[in-house]
Amino acid sequence: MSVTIKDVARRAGVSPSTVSRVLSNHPRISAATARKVREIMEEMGYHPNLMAKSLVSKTTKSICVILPKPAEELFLNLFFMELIRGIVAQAARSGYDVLISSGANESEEVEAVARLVNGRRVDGAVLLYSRKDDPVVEFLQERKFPFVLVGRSERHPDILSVDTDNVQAAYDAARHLISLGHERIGFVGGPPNMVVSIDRMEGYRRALEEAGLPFRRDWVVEGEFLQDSGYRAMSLLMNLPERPSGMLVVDDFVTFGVIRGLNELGYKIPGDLSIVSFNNLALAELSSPPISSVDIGIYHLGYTASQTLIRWIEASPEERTPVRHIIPHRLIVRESSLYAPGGKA
Amino acid sequence: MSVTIKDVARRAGVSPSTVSRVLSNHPRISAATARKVREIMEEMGYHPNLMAKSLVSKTTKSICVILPKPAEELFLNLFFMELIRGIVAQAARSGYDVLISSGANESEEVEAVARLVNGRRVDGAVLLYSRKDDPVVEFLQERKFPFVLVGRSERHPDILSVDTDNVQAAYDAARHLISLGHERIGFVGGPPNMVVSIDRMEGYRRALEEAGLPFRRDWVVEGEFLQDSGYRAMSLLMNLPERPSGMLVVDDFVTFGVIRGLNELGYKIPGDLSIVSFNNLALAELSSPPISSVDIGIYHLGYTASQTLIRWIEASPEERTPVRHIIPHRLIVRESSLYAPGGKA
DNA sequence: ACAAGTTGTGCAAACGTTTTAACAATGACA
DNA sequence: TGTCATTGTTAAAACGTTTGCACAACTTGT
Repeated sequence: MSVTIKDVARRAGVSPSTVSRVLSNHPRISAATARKVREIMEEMGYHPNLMAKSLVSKTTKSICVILPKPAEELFLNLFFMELIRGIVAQAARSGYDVLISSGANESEEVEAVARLVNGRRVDGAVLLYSRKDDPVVEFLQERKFPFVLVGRSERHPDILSVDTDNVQAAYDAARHLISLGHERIGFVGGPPNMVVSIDRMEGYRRALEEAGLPFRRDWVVEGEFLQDSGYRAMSLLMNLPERPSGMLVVDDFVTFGVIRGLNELGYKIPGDLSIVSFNNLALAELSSPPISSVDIGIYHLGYTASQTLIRWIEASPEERTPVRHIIPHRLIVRESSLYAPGGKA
Repeated sequence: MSVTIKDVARRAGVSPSTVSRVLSNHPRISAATARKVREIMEEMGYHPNLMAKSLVSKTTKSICVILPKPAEELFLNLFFMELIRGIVAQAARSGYDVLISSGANESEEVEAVARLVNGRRVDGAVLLYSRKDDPVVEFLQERKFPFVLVGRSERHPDILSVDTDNVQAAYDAARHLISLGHERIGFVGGPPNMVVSIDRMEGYRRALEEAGLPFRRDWVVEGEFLQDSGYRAMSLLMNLPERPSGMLVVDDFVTFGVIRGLNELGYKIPGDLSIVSFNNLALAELSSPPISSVDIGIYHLGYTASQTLIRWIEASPEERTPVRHIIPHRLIVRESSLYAPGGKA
């Protein structure tokens, strides 16, 4: 049907091998032949069949990204999309295509990635935010299949990964509240099986400890990455006899819930409660009041993940050495944490 | 390296063709052979090489989705992600993989899709929200390459597409405001070269006309899909000598800007101004006040797009008939449009 | 017991590339 | 003038499948 390398060869009066060599800029092709062949390719509208190429080269020039289960946690969409954009942009620069895969649950996720890996359809995989023991990680690890983790694996520290220093990020955020004069600081976390939740909680703890402030279990609420989580957390916290004056909240979406809860209860932000959040999604800026949030460079995270993975894929086995990239974060201070406790400026 | 159909054949004492037939459930394979071959496949960990398969079948079992230029319009991320989820979910059900592609600008977009199409790397494409003349549409149309448009093409009405009836949606939204008693209704639109903007404006116009209300050019502001757009629109509108009491806003993100603007100017919603928005992104619910918004079933849109495309791909040429699917929309009324003009309940 | 179908399997070509090894032609060197 | 290296090209095998055709071995029906 469509024009192949043989057609071009015939028309140019050379062998298919020669055409192939022209395509790959082989050094031992005469300038004259090269020019002629290229002309004919143009004229005939030739485009190499990537499948055939893949078959012989055993390489697909594509990577996949595994989307964690969607379901309720729609909120992460903003995060993922930004990440994917980074990944796609970098991959395109390196001449790679990106496949998106997902599953309705963990075992479907493994199935989906297994299909791609076993079918040799991709050369590598990007895994997004992993839980503590991720079956996909296990699977790929065992197969020795190239992959990079956006996030961190507790169990496998010696893995290709790109991450935020969440401990430090939370530490910085807490320090910010402390430096404003807050002494009663609470924390609204995410799912306790996610590394990101654990790390942010740890940074929070350290900052308190270092400042000699109390780490109170009743000021720490774990939940999900949902706004409802934030809402419920507030109902709980604000009913305590002794309440925090500052809060760290694990994600901007959750913060939305927190703010809604506080509004309903009649509290003012930042007057009655100062809030610092994480991720700096578009929402943080849009909120009223705008939310102080730690920007973790999501696009950059994706971009670097893709780059790291592709470098690994293209490196010879002996050059391959597991590396962990930390993408710098930056606290963006907005209205939600402008005042000292009690509403003083 | 990895185990092929030949290895399995040898071990099972049959020919490769037989193994291949077992794989495809050919009717003329004896139950005994089939069982045996399957056993061996399992035992040896055989998985078919999809590239080789593609090469001979001239089919890749994958589709691509073309992401419009990213840049500033990050806000659309929520929209796209939801759409992609729908597409990926359906594609997976049909055994298809999904490639994401994008370009920094229009010509790069064409290049990106050309690479995939020319390289026979995908069997079809999903195009997201198109401008009035989309070069990618032209390209695919000319190549007779299967694709489905999420949205509508003015120039090519006879195209496979999945869409919202945006005229009707805007009409419904306007009717809602009218039924609340509003007689001065304004409109904040999107980029004037996007079909969606045009259609929503048209629905707005029709509802006004039908109700005998004035369509005033100075109450219509066109802009971009950015919150700043909404913010600026408000500065303009609220400085007019005669101001609208109700607004239709083309997207929830823009509405965020509108609300921020109104807040700063000291207006109350819905007391001073009632607002109805479109798309019902997660934000609409999170906003304070929560925004009335027309839910257009984005996931469903993606799901149907994928389904439509794949059906087309798998149909024989004579069965192929361009179809235009309209996904139903639904106005979700929230606080932002609870009152009649002047704040009466 | 024979023709005609049916059932199960194998051979070999095809899909569109890349790549190794071989070879012819040319030029350089002594 | 013969050897040797260099340069440009090709033939053919390989990558891992699918599939049309042929064929043998059974079933049927008569």
